[in-house]
Amino acid sequence: MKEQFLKQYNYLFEDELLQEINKVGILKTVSEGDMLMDIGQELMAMPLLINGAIKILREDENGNELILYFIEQGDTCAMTINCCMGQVKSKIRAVAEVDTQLIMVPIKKMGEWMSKYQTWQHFILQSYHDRMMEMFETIDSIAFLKMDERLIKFLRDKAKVNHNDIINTTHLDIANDLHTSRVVISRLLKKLENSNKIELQRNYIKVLDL
DNA sequence: ACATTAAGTGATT
DNA sequence: AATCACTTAATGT
Repeated sequence: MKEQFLKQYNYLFEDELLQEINKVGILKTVSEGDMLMDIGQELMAMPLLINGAIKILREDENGNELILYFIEQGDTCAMTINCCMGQVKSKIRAVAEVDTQLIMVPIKKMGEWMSKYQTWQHFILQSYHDRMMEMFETIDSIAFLKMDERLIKFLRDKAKVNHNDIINTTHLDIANDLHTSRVVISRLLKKLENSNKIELQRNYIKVLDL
């Protein structure tokens, strides 16, 4: 059941570490739309993605969401890395973007492995760095208030994590993810359609050229 | 046929 | 870019 995992992380970790993960890790399968982690919830384990994709969101006081980034196979959540340095409660919400398989590793192993395996340490630092870079990207796009560019980036990312140029979603859903209104999204999408970048139908967006 | 939900549009701030 | 008000179109019962 964990063959896929072993195959995928084979080149990243040494055998000894792989075996430890295999021993303490729990295989978890989630389906599209499932919430893996909510804001304020305590982090008990750290996820290692085998396949699929997870959407990482932030929420404001009114319950409006804002997407931070997606994580894919080979990625892990930066939030869990934080928690080992004191923070215990999650500041983010994680929702499965597609059906996803992951390995849950108890967080207490984190620190132990950090000093024991240099491949692990490298992996953690690398992921932390990657996630931070992605956050900078989204911060940039928000700060400079270019909704059209944010939307394009969102569609690109979404098509990528779904491994499909056809995105089945509504304008309203997108608006919620990007923390804006549906009307704005509809208009921008219309513009993109007119310049032949996408194709629009009900509950359907086909990415042609982004 | 009717109700519901998704999407398009003009006008205003 | 956000909001309102309204229309049109697609879909479910």
